[in-house]
Amino acid sequence: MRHLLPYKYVEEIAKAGSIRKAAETLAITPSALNRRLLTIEEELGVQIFERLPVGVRLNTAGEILLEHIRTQLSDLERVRSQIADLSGQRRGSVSIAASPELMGGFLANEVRDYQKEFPGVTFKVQEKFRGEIEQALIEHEADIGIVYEPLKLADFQTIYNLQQPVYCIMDKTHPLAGKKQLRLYECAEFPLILQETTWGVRNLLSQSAIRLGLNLRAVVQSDARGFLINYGREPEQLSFEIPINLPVDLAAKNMVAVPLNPLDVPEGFIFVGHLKGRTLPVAAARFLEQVTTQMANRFG
Amino acid sequence: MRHLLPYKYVEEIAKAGSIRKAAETLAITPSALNRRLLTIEEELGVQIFERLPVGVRLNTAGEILLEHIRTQLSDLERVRSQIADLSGQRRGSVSIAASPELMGGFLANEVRDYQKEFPGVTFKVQEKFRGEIEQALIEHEADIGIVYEPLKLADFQTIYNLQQPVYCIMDKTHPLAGKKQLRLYECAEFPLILQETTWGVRNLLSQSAIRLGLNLRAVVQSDARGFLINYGREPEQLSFEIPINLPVDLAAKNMVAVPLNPLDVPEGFIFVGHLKGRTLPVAAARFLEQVTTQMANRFG
DNA sequence: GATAGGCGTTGCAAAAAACGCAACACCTGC
DNA sequence: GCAGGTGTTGCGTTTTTTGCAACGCCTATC
Repeated sequence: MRHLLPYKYVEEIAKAGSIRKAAETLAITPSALNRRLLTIEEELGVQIFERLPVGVRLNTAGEILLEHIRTQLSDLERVRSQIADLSGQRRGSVSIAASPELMGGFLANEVRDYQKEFPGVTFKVQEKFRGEIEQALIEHEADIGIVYEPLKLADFQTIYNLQQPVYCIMDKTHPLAGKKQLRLYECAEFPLILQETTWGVRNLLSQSAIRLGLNLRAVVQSDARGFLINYGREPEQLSFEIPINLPVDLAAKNMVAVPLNPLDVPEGFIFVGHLKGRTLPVAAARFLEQVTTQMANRFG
Repeated sequence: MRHLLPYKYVEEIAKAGSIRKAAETLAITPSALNRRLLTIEEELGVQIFERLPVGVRLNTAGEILLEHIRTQLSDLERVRSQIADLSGQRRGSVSIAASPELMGGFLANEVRDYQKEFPGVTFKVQEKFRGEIEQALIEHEADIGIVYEPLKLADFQTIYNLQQPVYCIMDKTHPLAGKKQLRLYECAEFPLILQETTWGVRNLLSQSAIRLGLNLRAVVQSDARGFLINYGREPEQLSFEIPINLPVDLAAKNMVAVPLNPLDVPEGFIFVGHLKGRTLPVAAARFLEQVTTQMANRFG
């Protein structure tokens, strides 16, 4: 929509922190961009950016306006989506920010299933950590957020939540493999493969270890999913995951998953939702429905 | 804001039902207006108006867009209001749609008090009947709605409600003037001054009369407040009002107000609120606060 | 302490967009 | 059938926006 190009300009200037840099990415002259900004400020009667020697920075008034701009831009997307849905053709783009725990196949599966039915819908999946997901929603960078063990949910509208206990993954020849449930101290005696503390699972484990006075020996610590998957692990090593992130071919790899005793490690929650106060575009809303029903059917 | 002039154009075309008529009120040529409309439809990829031989009419897509447009326009007003409030100067315009029962001085009083403190705020007060008020909110014609005995409240966000029994107004020499409470059949024996049935009070009275098998004799029936006030009534005649609409100088006019028995005529409710899902501009929100606290203090 | 390089801003001419005018094709009601 | 209403389009003109260049200001660096 051409007529709210000024809004995109403001957004870009705010992001770039400089009119000249923003002008470059917007492919127009700094002078033209500057004049548009001056026009907006004049129409508004207030300065939106404070001018610094090294660039510009958003004002308090500017921050209010920017929030308005972001909601307006994504609200227009919602309208376009609703209108497109009238003629039976579902179009649009669904942007998702999700914890790494969701990337183990579950989310990819859902996206594939959805696109099979509605090829006109494009997806953007961003892997973010617990603290960053809500921020992505606030900045309208993402429509849908899926968080395992969120830090806070002030601006988060929860649509569905799912309890996900921590499982211990091991070779099926492992001495602990026969148990129905594991205590954390049993695991602590073996070499462990752990994620960084930014992960929800690792966070739960660390907190429990501190509480129980245990020392977890990490022989490998990494965030890289590919690395952890392809790392040819020794048979005595243990790793930890939540059910939704378990590979489907666990048994084929001669591995087993044993739940940890919830008294040792509390069961974490996955929260699914969007920014409070938003009405999602049709495509995003329908995808959200699909995800929650799938979660309920498979884990609920 | 110049950049969302196209929105105002669409709104006006929808209201006028014709491009040429809209062009006239917008003070531009029909050709220019038509081209802007065509541009919007092209950018949207869908027709917004269906073309009729006698003009244009909103499409389903157009109705979705129009709702979006109205929200955007008033949301921008909210932003401007918030920004203005940053610098301590409260500006803006508060638009109120209220039942006639509120026009007896209460609302005027509140507006006057508010404007004494914030002269920069302008007011627009529309007298509307019960069924029309919610519609005015939906069309963003009004920010605040105050209804006595509403018909429905589907899109209405109630902020405060106030119970208001029906009082019978009479000369202090009237035979009923000494009573503490009146039955409806007592009143029915005298000539009555009644409002039209569009009024909440009249509606309550009529329903009760039907239920009780009474016949209310209206010697004067009118909506015009001025007429009812200035009508030199005969001493035996009765009229009906709710407390908030009683003149302050009732006693000076040698009149008294006696409540009706709530078993005969149920106590009506005044609902104060705004459109569901809206965030009001600062000026409107503060005025709403003032009104509700005043109601609570004086009648609560 | 001069100087190079970044920044926002402005004057001016060129390019682009919007506009008004007139005319066209279409339909309704008299 | 014809007058009066509608939306639409071609074209010349007007208004707006843009790009280019230059200016004044500040910071960082040598």
